[in-house]
Amino acid sequence: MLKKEFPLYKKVFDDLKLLIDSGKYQKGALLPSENELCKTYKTTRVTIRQALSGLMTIGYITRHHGKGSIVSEPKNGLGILSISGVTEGVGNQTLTTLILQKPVKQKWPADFSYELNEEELSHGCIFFTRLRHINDIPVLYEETYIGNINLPRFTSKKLDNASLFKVLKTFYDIEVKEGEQKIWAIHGDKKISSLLNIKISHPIVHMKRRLQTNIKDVNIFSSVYCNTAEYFLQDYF
Amino acid sequence: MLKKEFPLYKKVFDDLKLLIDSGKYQKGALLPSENELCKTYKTTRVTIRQALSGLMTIGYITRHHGKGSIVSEPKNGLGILSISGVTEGVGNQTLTTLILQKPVKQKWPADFSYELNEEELSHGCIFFTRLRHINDIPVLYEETYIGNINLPRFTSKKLDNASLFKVLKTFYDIEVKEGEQKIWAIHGDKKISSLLNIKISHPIVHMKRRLQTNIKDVNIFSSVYCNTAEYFLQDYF
DNA sequence: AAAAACAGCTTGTATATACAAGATAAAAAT
DNA sequence: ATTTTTATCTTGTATATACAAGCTGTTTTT
Repeated sequence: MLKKEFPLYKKVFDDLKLLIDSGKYQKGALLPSENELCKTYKTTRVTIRQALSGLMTIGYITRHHGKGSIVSEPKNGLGILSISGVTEGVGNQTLTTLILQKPVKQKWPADFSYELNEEELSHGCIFFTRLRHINDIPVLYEETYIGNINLPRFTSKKLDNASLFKVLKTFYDIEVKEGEQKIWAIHGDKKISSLLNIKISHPIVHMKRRLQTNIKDVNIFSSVYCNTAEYFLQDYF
Repeated sequence: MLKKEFPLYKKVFDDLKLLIDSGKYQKGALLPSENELCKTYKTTRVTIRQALSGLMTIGYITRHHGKGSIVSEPKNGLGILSISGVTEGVGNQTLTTLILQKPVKQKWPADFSYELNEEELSHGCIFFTRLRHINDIPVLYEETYIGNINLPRFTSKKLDNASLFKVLKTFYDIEVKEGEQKIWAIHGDKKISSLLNIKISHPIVHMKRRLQTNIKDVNIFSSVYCNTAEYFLQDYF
């Protein structure tokens, strides 16, 4: 069995996820049983179950003792509360991204919300802001800070239509492993309200997120402002 | 090995969770290694890892290849976005609950947000509302609907200071297995603003949640309004 | 003294196997 | 015809084992 290449359970996970995303398995459908999947992938139930657990965690399936794994209904809100990132979370909607502030190297803000370790502090950060539209309506304004560690030439990467997560995975083999977010309802200030094209009295969701990656000391911090008038945020657990 | 009584991996999970909750293992501490836990519980790594996975999912620990499991920092926000319920999520804060509408049997609202199956529709629902205070500040107003299936005498149960989840577990052996929530920022209406003791222009977080349980056809639906001026919502994934 | 190799810990992935227990439909008993 | 039993699917829990691979400190080499 190949180990270093790619874990088998991740392949099973990816395969099944694709089959669900593509509509091959639709809402309510029963996935092949664990034993069938074992045969297909020439592996054992422990490995298959590891894949199915993952699908359950991201809300793609539910599992029923004695019955099987059933495909959940597809998401229709913005799944940005989960780990997968906005690009994954919007589903069938059209997501366009406008870079307002191109990635620049700079010092961390003096009043930064999160505690930073020495490694992060000494290397400074990469900062950029993006305005994301769903079906041409500005919905999300995002300020992102990443510790400038092991990210050569990041400032020259294009972020407009690719997900940040995809860029990190493709060029640096960095994957988000876990995260934390805080949520408030606020009134946008002048700047944010104008970006999101709403009145200043309009309530918006403000989120601060810290995402940890598989690389030591590489964290992604973002401050997100979301207009929930047209689209709501959605979360599965 | 006892099977029906209580799964061993759950016991390990509960034990470790308690040790972390009680402060025996503090933030940054290294849990015993998988092999040490194997010896302690006279079991194998698969079982131990199942427990540790659970702790990771609820944000209690992080795991590091080659190093071990490290206790995460304790939550200080309101962990109500997670599956643990408000009573579990508030941590060291003082949570008090005021029942505004005692549980009553009634028909489902005509304009109910979620689709109901025939079983749910035919049995009607149990409805109640609660106002939850943290350190004596009203923070959460909650309207809850539960399908009136397999819940004898529920309307006579006291919900004021026990978590709804605890009542369901204790008296009916019902456990929440998964859920979905939608989030908006809104302005409270007259009623909600006055309940939360805020101005009507004050932005609040509105959440609609559907929680599925281990019992077929028993779902919990709730609409939650949260004043995030003093306390924010928090989520780990 | 600095660098490289090693040993011994850790978690990650995987195989093989077993029995418990829920779901379901066919077969047998009433 | 209805109920009960049984067989056979399914997932849930668990044991035992193995090697890969990350981390850390010690030993050896340079």
